[in-house]
Amino acid sequence: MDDNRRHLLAKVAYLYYIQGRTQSQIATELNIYRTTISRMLQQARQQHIVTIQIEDFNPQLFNLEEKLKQRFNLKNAIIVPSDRVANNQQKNAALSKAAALYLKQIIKPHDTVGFAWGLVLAGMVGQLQHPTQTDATFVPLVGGPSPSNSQYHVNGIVYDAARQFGGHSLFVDAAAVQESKLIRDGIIGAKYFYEIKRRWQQLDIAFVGIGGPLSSKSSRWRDLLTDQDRQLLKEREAIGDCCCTFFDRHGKILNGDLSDRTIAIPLPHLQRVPNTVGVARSLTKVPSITATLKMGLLNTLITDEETAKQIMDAQ
Amino acid sequence: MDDNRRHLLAKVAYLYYIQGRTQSQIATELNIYRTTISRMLQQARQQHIVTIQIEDFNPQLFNLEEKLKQRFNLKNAIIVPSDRVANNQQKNAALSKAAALYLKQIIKPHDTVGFAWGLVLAGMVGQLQHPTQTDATFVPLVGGPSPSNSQYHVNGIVYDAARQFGGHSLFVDAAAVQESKLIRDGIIGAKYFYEIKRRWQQLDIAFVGIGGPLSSKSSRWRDLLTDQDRQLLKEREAIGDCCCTFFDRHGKILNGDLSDRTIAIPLPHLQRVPNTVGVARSLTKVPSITATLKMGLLNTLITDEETAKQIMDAQ
DNA sequence: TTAATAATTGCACAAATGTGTCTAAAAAGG
DNA sequence: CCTTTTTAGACACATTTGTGCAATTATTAA
Repeated sequence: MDDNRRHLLAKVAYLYYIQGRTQSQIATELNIYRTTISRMLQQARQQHIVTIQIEDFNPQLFNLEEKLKQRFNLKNAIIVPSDRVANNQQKNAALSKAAALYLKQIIKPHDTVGFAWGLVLAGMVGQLQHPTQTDATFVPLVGGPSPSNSQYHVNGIVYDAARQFGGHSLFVDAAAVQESKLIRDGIIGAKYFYEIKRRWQQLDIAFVGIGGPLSSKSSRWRDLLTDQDRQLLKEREAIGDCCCTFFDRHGKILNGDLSDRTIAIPLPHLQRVPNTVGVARSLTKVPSITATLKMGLLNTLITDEETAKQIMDAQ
Repeated sequence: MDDNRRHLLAKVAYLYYIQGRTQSQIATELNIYRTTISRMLQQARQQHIVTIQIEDFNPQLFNLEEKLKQRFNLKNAIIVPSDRVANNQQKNAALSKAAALYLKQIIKPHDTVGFAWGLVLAGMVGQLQHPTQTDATFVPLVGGPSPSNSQYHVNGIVYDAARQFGGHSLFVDAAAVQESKLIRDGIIGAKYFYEIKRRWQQLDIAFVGIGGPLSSKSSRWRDLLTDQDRQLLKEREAIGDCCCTFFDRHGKILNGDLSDRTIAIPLPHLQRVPNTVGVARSLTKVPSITATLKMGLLNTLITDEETAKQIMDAQ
């Protein structure tokens, strides 16, 4: 590569990229054939005589998204950059905002949108300045919390979402975990529950959180579990839950007495939903998020950088 | 400009410029209309989210070339970067090389190429590794030096050029300045000079140097001038010469006894040559180069950065 | 909230760019 | 110096990109 050639390539690149002339113009001016100019530009890029930089964009984050998508066969992955100095609350808020933005992006006028429990899901409400006005239906995917936790009711989430997006919402008037299979079956067999179940069959979008290990204290609904439940889950090596349904690290759903007493959309159901969006972050949740992904329940994951890195590194 | 929008633009720019995907692909992937992608890229460039840098290229030099071209109605201008630590010899060598490269670039198989005096012109010879093989004719545009300076004869330049480019050359067997108009007329009226004059009429390319003030010592041919010549030129405020013809700072050609005794192509002749290339540098020559440009004799100038800057600043 | 203002979509068409192939010319190497 | 290997020219054609415009949809401000 001659020095004059480098200079010529640089000049052509300058005229094209900086001055914005067309290749034809440059060709005429320099008495070089147009197609040659085209090839010269290729070469100039190859040899890094032309350098294109993009601000406000982290290619590593993008690559991480791509890898996640590929590894777990996802339709989409959204990774929020991790701010090293932020506390957990701020990190969760950032995730909530990203989730809200994504919902706004994908929602269509007459969609049916399901929500499960989740601190981050609850945080989504109120994050949007000008939500798209729709006529969508918002439906809980699980039962509610214990009476002492009523302000965090999943019904509250769908109600607020409906208000924001101009649609309407359905309620579940029962706690997520009942005392016996008999009662549970009674509730979900009752007439008023038909509409919920019907909606579960025709979800367009489902937003679900992912719960971490049992030892974690942050759950809003697990006070419904009995000591015996906890004991059993521990024995069967539960590492987390999604829609109030527990599974182990291999992604095996832990059916049994507890699941028989639980009011929630059956997890395999989620696979048929066009947009199943999991929203979760934090290092303690890495195993449960990974297991969920392995189960193939989700086709979109919204998480943060540090969590995503751990998920990929754990492979 | 929203933060999310910036990020979106950055992502689109990344996919397009770095990953090399087409706008259609990006549109499909992000569910955005293709033309919107096109407009997003425009915006990303405008807002400097995308930055394109070009190495080995000095935009200032380029702008200087453009300004020179525009100011003096030139077809071309070539400016060699000035190396602050180079001495005059090195600077002249760099200019010679650029001139040689340019000749190689524009010469065509059967061209007639004229050369005048000039240290830089003389330096052109031997600068090319693989000169284009032509069948061109090389012809002197002026007479030779005094006998004491015979190794710098203009005939030597054309002879060497012809050897390099595979063509042939014509000679002038007379000094540039004769003792009287009578002798001069005799020489240029002689039969053997017909061919030269004929060639002067059909030049395709002319390379000419530009001489600086009389006080300057670097000239190779001015020892032919008499004391009286010098006195007269001083009175008439000569600031330089081109092809052994002097002019003042306004570009007025100083006709008279001296010019009547000079064997050289008449300067106005140069205007009809398709490529008239002036090659000169140094700060002392700025006034004479400027005057030459104002006369409109040249359509191409090859000089260096420091000289070019002075020429433009002097305006 | 509504009205005004701005931005995006969707489309048709024009312009610009890229690529394969062949020929001609130029560098490189012996 | 001649031969081999690279590079550029020239062209046809396919692909990609840009632009004006009308209709729609967001966003802002009152």
